[in-house]
Amino acid sequence: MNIGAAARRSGVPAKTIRYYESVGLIAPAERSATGYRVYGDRDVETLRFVQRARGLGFSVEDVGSLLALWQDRRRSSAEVKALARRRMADIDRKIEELGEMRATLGHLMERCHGDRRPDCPILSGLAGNPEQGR
Amino acid sequence: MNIGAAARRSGVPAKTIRYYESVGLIAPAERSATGYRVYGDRDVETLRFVQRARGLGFSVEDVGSLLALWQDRRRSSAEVKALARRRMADIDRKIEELGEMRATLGHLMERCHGDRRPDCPILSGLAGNPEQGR
DNA sequence: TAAAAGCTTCCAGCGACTGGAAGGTCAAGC
DNA sequence: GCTTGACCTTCCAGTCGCTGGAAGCTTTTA
Repeated sequence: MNIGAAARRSGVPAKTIRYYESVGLIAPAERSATGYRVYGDRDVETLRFVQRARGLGFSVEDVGSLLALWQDRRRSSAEVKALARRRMADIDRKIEELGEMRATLGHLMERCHGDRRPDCPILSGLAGNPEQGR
Repeated sequence: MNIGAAARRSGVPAKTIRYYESVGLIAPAERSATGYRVYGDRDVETLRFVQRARGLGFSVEDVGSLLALWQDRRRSSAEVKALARRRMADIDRKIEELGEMRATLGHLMERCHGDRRPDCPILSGLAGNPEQGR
């Protein structure tokens, strides 16, 4: 199958497949006599694996590690779990950051009329006047 | 004051101040006879405003709009609030995405022993075998 | 046979910086 | 007066993960 078919079956765009190959995340595909990349079912599975791992927010580099572990029969699950734990910590940190932004923005928005008047606690707050608009 | 002092007082790195100038977020600073950028207290306030808005996750482009609104006496608070609402929606969407990742990753991790055995539901899950490891 | 679809490589751009090189300027100490 | 070191300047390149587009093959379809 050509790259387009592999893209359709895996959900990874053809451009992205080429990109993954170029950065060494996946092995270079075999080529037809005329230079077209040729893929098999296993390649599609690999691409799906990559897609799911990326969907969980693992970096391309970490997906590389996960792929290597996946293909290694002698791996220990501890290594995989360690990677997952780090990713989980990242997620939690980001959720917390966003939560703080949400809270701050929410406080500012609450006091803003949102009408034609120029008075605006959001801008005052950004300008560093925390009590303005009460 | 030179760029270094402005950076210290505003919390925005000198490199970043130059970058903000280069992309038109802030007005070009005046220059000394020898070409050094010169800043006043008002510039520092502007930089702090930018810093706070960026801290809430507004894009540089949106910070530009907020700055313009801040400096416009005739602005309506409605415009500001609309920008804030969009940002809030972004935040909520991201929190939700991260929450879903968290849940999925959590399910996979729960079943993973994390020891020397190669058996690993995290990898099976990424490979698309949802019931593996139960 | 010709057009359309699909493939190839290569280069550029996104956002928001950040690092580094090469070189000019300024203040302090000797 | 000179040196040293901190500070400033510009410009280019790199980060991350793609994505768009140009120019030019190949394959399929009508």
